[in-house]
Amino acid sequence: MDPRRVLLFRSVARSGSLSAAARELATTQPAVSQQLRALEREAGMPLVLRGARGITLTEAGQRLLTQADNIAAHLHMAGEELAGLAQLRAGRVRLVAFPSAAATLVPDALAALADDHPGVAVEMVEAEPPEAAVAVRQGAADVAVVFSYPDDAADGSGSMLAPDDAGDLAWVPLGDEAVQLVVARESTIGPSELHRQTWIAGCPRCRGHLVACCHTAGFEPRISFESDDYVVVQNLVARGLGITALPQLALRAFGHPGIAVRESGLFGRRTVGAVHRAGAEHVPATRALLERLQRSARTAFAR
Amino acid sequence: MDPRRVLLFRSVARSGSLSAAARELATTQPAVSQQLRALEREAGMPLVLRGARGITLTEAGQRLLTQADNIAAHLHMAGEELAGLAQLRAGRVRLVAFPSAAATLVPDALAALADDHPGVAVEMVEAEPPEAAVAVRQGAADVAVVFSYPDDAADGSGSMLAPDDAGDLAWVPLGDEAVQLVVARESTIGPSELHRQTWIAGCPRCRGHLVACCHTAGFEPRISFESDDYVVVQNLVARGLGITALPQLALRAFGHPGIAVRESGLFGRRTVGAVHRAGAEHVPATRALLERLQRSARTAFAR
DNA sequence: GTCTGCCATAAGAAATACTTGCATCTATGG
DNA sequence: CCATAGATGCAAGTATTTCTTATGGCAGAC
Repeated sequence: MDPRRVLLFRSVARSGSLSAAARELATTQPAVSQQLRALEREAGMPLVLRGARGITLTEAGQRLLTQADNIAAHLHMAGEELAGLAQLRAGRVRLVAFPSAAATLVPDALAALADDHPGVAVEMVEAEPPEAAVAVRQGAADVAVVFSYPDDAADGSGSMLAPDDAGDLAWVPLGDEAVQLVVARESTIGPSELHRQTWIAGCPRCRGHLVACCHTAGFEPRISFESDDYVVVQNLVARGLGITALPQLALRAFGHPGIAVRESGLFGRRTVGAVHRAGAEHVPATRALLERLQRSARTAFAR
Repeated sequence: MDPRRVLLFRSVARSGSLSAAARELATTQPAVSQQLRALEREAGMPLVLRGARGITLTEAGQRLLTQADNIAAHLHMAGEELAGLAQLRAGRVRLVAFPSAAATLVPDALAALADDHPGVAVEMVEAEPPEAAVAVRQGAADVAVVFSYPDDAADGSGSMLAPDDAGDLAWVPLGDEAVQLVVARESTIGPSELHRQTWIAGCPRCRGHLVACCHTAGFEPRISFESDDYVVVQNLVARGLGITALPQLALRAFGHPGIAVRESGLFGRRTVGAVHRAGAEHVPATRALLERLQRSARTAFAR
């Protein structure tokens, strides 16, 4: 049974005549006549009795009308819900971000989104990029704010989240930041003495980048501490227990008074971006979040 | 929003991929792809995210799916109800009949209908033809069993319920019956003495027919009693208070032992039929009732 | 009586939907 | 590492459905 014909029948039943329904539907009377007849043929019995002054519903017509009203109501509701989502009067968007982003550019973006669209529910979970990407892939989150070191570019697996090879995920660039050498405030270490230092590593991928850069510089770092919490790391550094490399976002999120940042090209830059499932950029709430993230990133990564 | 596309979307959502939905719907994958895309264009946002191993619903898709399920459920319910009506497992039919028919052929017909189709509710109201026809016209009843005298044929008004001019109502012939002279059992009245008798008239139309027939015979009947109840009339006749003309159905419904029926061509025959609104003969319950009425009439009017 | 409003029918036109064929992409298995 | 299977997208032509136009019949109102 064609639901469009059911709705046409509803117009006929409510308007009281085929002609009136045709006017209501902005079509012609024969069109209504034909479709109604087709519906009656499907039903196997008349739905209306045609009189000279309009129509009367048969019992079948009366019963069909109640269902038709239900269908029309649900269709209308569906339209309203979709319109609400499209206009950002409703909806939900779930974000996963790595800690230092979650502490800096993400709050700005989420606040801006919440201000502009109070009806949209925003959720945020903190996680390191690999888990974050998994969450997005599995549909547990809509957007992940992740970073990528030049090292892990394009290995084909996609799990490393390089901008140009994010697998089935799409990459939205947010900016890039220098990874800088961080030492104790009163330290006098020179560039040539780095290989003799004790190092503090961050998250596994950060540790990998640190080691790779040291290799490039020609030494193997001695890593004695490991924490992905930049506050912990800075406290260790401030107490002279080791040195480390930290990206700018981490330093902007928290700057321990007892540390010093040394300009050093040794650790290069890392790229920060948002990833989402392909196609999700057209979901209004997701798109809105991505835009806010980009906007916040412009100031967060301003040099 | 095209409800057919909503149902197509439902198939996609439930089957998990466009291809699977296409198989389910016995169509091709591009057809599904195109329709889904059109729906998404209308919605203004993606409803599914297309992956290599099938699709995932977006939030919009999830919300639309619940409404689509509702719509499908109501559509299915509508189909079930209509099928029930078509197969006479459900439904209702309302009959109006004049008294002597209501006492003879109608009970047979209603009982047969109830036996064959227990799910169909039958209702019956007794009324004289003019009211009965009004009830059918107004939709208060589906079928009326009425009679028609040759007198009131084709006056164009349609209100007189002649077989060939029932106005907007359709006439189904059930039979015809002689209108016979009824006198007291021991009466010895001869054909030439009729004009000197006291007459008992029935319903208004019957009275009209009686008077017209007497005029044809060349006299004006002296009518002293009037009742549309054939039991009352027969009792009056039996007690010698007057004579009357009664149709066969009335005599078959009740035969007072104190009366005698005289063969007399004076009052001719009257036609009995069922009337219904045009088109209603295709309503299953109505059609079934009409058929049972015709069947019962065949025996009721057998000479 | 004529007029008006309503519905049915038929045939051609228009819009819509579908099919076919090919290209691409991603997991999966050898 | 390559081949395969299964998924989607795209494009063009074909079919089908649907709508429009034109006409006629019928019943009720004036």
